Amino acid sequence: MKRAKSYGRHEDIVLRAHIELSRSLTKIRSKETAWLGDRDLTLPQFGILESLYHLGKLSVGQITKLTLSTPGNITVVVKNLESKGLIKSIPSDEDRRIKILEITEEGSDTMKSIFHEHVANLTGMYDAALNEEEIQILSRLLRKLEKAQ
Amino acid sequence: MKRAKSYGRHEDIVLRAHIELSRSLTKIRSKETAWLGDRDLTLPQFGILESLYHLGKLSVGQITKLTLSTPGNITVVVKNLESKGLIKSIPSDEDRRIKILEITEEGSDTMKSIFHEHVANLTGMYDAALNEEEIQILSRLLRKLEKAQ
DNA sequence: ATATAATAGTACTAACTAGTAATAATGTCA
DNA sequence: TGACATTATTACTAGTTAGTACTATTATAT
Repeated sequence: MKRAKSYGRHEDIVLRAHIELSRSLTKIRSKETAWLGDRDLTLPQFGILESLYHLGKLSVGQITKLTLSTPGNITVVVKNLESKGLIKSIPSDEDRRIKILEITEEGSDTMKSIFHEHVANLTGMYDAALNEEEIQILSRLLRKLEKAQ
Repeated sequence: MKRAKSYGRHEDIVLRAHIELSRSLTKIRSKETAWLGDRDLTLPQFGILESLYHLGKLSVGQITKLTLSTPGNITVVVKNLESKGLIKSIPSDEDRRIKILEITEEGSDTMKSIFHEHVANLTGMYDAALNEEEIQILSRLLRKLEKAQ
């Protein structure tokens, strides 16, 4: 985005980096979203499904932390996943506040059939732009950025 | 996120990078969102307001491209900004399909009073994690990634 | 020890906002 | 003038957030 005004030399560099961060993820996500849409899933739904697929049973609170989301948000997305029969929930015996979520056989089959291709899509997007060393550098810088927040 | 399963050496590296990309932006955005929320703005609203503040009059279609959004989406966010009196719209004389958007004096005053601090916040977040050279490298890698999509 | 109050943890509801797909309106050009 | 392209809106679905309710834990008083 062409900017009419400068907000300082260093600030302009940061703004530029931030715009690139935002735009690159937006573009990748929009491809992912379209691809998942053809398979009747949204990105937030896929995120929760993936957590349960790879990590087993989890509570709403654990999912909230993993996805950097909020509890109310998870409740809604979980409701939509449950109505599709992809996950199920069991109230915890030890603590009646807690609701344990688990992927169903159908959900697991879905993930089995799409996850590999999803990874291939993503890999293709990154490989189209960067070599492996660059991807590693990017990863390391982003990790530092994330951990500082 | 600990992953139980590997999807290939190179694939795991890409997935890791993608998770870092997603998480770093999520964390930064959640701070921005909270800060803007105190000023009665959402992030999408701020994005449109910023475009009009820095670039002058723009059509819905131009904003759509700048923000990598979709027309229907812009219409909704524009409606919310108009009802707050921060922007106004004028139908184009040359082409009656086109709606020209412009920031109001009130909108401009709002941006004048918050944009500098917004830049300072963002700069602070990046500087807490990375030095200027690292930010430049990050920016360059992300730009390549974005342009390849 | 037991009862009660205060605090923390966990998830849900409702109102709002955004995002998407289908549609309408206008313009362009053969 | 009819077919196609462009531009924006409408209507529907989903996600997000703030506020609320419920359960558990800890502290305090009797």
